Amino acid sequence: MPELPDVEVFRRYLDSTSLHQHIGAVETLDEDILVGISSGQLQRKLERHEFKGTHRHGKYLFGRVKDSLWLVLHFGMTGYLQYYRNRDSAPRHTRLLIDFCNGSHLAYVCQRRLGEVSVADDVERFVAERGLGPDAFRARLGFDAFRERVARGRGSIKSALMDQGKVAGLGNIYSDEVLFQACVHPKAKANKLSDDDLKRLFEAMTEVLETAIEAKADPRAMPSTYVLPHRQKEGACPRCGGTVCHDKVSGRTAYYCPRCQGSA
DNA sequence: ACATTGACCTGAGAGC
DNA sequence: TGCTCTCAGGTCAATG
Repeated sequence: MPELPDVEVFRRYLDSTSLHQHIGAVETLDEDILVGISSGQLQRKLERHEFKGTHRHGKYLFGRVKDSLWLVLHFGMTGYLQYYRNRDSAPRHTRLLIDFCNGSHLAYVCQRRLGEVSVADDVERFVAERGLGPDAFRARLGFDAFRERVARGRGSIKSALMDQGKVAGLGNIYSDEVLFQACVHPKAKANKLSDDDLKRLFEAMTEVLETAIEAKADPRAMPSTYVLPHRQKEGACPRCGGTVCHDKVSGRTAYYCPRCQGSA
């Protein structure tokens, strides 16, 4: 689930539910989810503090606890946040549980345990250490930088778009949507694309991310012109009515319309 | 140096 | 019903 739009929705959710609430207790229910910190250390760093602000870079969510202390959340393939009142309603697969002094709770849920919880003292440094490229949705990323990063390399454009080191935030689903909106074949070689192709990709990326965030990353709320909701075998292309097909591209299943998106 | 593959997890759904 | 197999919106290490 969690690509950039999903994580942005989580960030806003954290903002609207948990900001400035006194943290009473922190419980790690699965030690394996922690990276570079023990449950005891995490507990000491968070308890008696509060979230003062949030930040997102690519698929990472940051909660600021102090000026030089951030809680870092990554959601893997199945992670999400759940805020609730009744302690008994902790979701299944809750890996980290934060109890606020006002009686409510914030659960970090991650069924497949591919996510990660850690801390960082500086967001910029964390981003650099992880080798993440610029965030795909920040306007700071201009077209020239986008082209410079994405158009080099002999691999497919789809894998370039999903490469977090080039541009951070796109995953399997949204790279497909960007390619569909820009009418570019997922298997097209990144370094063979025309400037025109790249321009359409860049514009589609911004447009798709903005639209997806507005739709709260819910496929049912996305425009009918998107392939995302039609992501099923033999679905109909919302543009030409043809059949949406699927194929493996660098290990992931890509959905695309062969008629609209030409050939590799 | 760079691109692709397999491994890491768990559970849902398909097929038998 | 119950078993097995495949696959899932991510990432890293190992391989080519």
